[in-house]
Amino acid sequence: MIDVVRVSEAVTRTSARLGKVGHLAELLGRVGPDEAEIAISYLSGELPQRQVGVGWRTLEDLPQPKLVATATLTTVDQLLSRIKAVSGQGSQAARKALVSDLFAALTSQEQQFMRKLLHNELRQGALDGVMIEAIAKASGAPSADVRKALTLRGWLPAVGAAALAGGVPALHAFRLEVGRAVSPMLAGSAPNVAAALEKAGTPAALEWKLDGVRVQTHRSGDEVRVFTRTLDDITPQVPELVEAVLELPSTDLVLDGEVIALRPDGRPHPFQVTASRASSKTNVARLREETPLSVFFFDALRVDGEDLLDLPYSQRQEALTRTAPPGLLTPRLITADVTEAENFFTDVVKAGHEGLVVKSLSSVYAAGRRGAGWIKVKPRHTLDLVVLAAEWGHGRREGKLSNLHLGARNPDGGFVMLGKTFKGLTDELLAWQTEQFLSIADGPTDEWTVKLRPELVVEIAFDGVQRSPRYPGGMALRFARVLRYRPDKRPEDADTVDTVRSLMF
DNA sequence: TTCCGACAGTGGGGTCGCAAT
DNA sequence: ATTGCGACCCCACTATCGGAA
Repeated sequence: MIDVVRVSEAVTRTSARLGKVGHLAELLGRVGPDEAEIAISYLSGELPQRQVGVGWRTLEDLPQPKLVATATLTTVDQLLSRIKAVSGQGSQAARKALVSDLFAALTSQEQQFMRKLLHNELRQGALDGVMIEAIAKASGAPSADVRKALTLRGWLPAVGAAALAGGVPALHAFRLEVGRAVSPMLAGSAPNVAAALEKAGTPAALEWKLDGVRVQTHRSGDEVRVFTRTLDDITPQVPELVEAVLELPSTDLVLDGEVIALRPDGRPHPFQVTASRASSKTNVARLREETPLSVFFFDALRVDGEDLLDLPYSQRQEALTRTAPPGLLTPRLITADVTEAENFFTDVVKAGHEGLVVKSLSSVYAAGRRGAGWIKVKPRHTLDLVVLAAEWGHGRREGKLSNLHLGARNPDGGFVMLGKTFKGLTDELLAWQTEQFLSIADGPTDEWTVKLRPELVVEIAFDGVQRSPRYPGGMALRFARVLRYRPDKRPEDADTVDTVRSLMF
C-alpha cells in the first residue's frame, strides 16, 4: 500500500505527462499479478468496488494513524469490500466501525491517500487516459490495443492486469460480451451546425439529441440488460425498453440509444421527469402508467451475433435500421448542405428537444474519445445577471473566489438567486474577480462564502431554466457558465426574474 | 515553431434510496 | 413523516502536455 501511495505522490509532483507515465509504469512493473488490478484501480483514482457508501460525513473523527506501514493492497481491498457489503445491508454504526478499522491500519500518508480516493478527488493529474499509457509502457503493448480492450471490457484494471500478465495476445482476447457493458462513445461539441459539419466532414449524419438518459441495451435470447453511460445496470427501472427489445427479430444484439419521457402530444417532458422515472426503483409498474418512457436507438454495436464496432457508422446504421422498426429510431438526416442542416436544427429545437448530434459517416465506434466522430450542437441562451456572492475555490483554484452566486433583478426590489456557476473563467478572470469581489465584500462572511454588494453584472450562458425546490424563485439555470463581465451595465440594467420565468419550459 | 487533440480538473442542479431522527 | 447522506443522472468550460503539421 505504501508503495502505491508514494508513487501517487510522485505522480502529483510531476507535471509532465510522460513523467507521470514513467512513475506509474515503474510500479506496474513490480506489482504482483494478484494485486495488479487493485494498484491500477487506486492509481487511476477509483476503487475496484466503485462505491462503498462512505462520504465526507463518515470520514469525520477517524482513529490515529499507525506509525509503521504494514497494510497491503489485498488487506485494504478486503476491508473495503466488507464496508461496501455493510453499507448495502446494515447500520451506519457498523459501517463506521469498519471504516475505523481500515483507517487504524494505515499510516498518516496512507490515510490521506485513502481519504482522497473515497472522496473521488485524488487530483494527481492521472486518470484512465494516463494510466492507459502506463499500462502500455509497462506491458510493452501498443496503447491503441490497451484502449481497444478497454472499450470492450469497460473496466481498465482488468484490462491492465491482463496486459501485464499476457501482453498483446491477452489484450486481443477481449471481446464484446453480451450482458457486459461496453464503454460508451462520447461526443464533442461545437457552437453551431456549420462548425459541427466542418468537424465531422460532409456529408454527415445529423441526429436529434434527446434530453433523456443514455441506454446501452444488451439482449441474449430472452435475457435483456440495460446500462447507463457510467455502466450502471438500470434494467428493472425501464420495463418498457426491455419489452420493446424482446419484440425485435434479432435475439443477440447490443444497441445504443436514449430513453425519454414524452407527453401524449409527443413533446418531451423536462429532463427532471425522465430522470425521476429512470432512477425510481419502487412502484415502477404504477409509474410507467403515469409517465411512460420511450426509447430511441441511434447505434448498433452487435446484431444477430455479429460485432459491428469496427465498421463505419454508415454500415452500423444499416444493421440498426434492419433490426429496429422506424418508431424506435432516432430521427436523422444525412446531408452536406449547411442550410438544410440548419433547418433540421431549427425543427428539432421547435419540437422541444435538446439539439443535434452531427456524426461522421466513416467513424468507427470508439469509447471515451470525445470530439472525434460525434459532435453535439445545442442552442444557447444568455442573461445579464448580478453577482450576489462568491465561494472560495479548491485545488488549483485555492485562494481564488471561484463559484458565483447569480441573481436576477426583482422589479419590486432586490435580487433573486438562480443558482451558481464556476464555469467559463480563465485564470486571468479568476484573479481579477477575486480582487474585485474583496473590494465589494458585504456583511458577515462564512468559511466558504463571501457575500457581495450587488454591483457587478455578468453575462451568463445557459441551456435552459428548470424548476427548483432549492432557490427562492422556484427556478434555476441549467449548465450556467460565465461569458464575460459587463462593466458597461449597472445592476438596475440586469435581466429580471420575469424574463427568466418566461424562458421556463 | 506553431497548432491542435486528448486529458484532467473544477465544480453545477435534481432526484432517488436508505438509515436515523 | 422528515432529514441527512451518498450515489448518479444530466453537464460546460479552461489549462496543459506532447505529438502532428
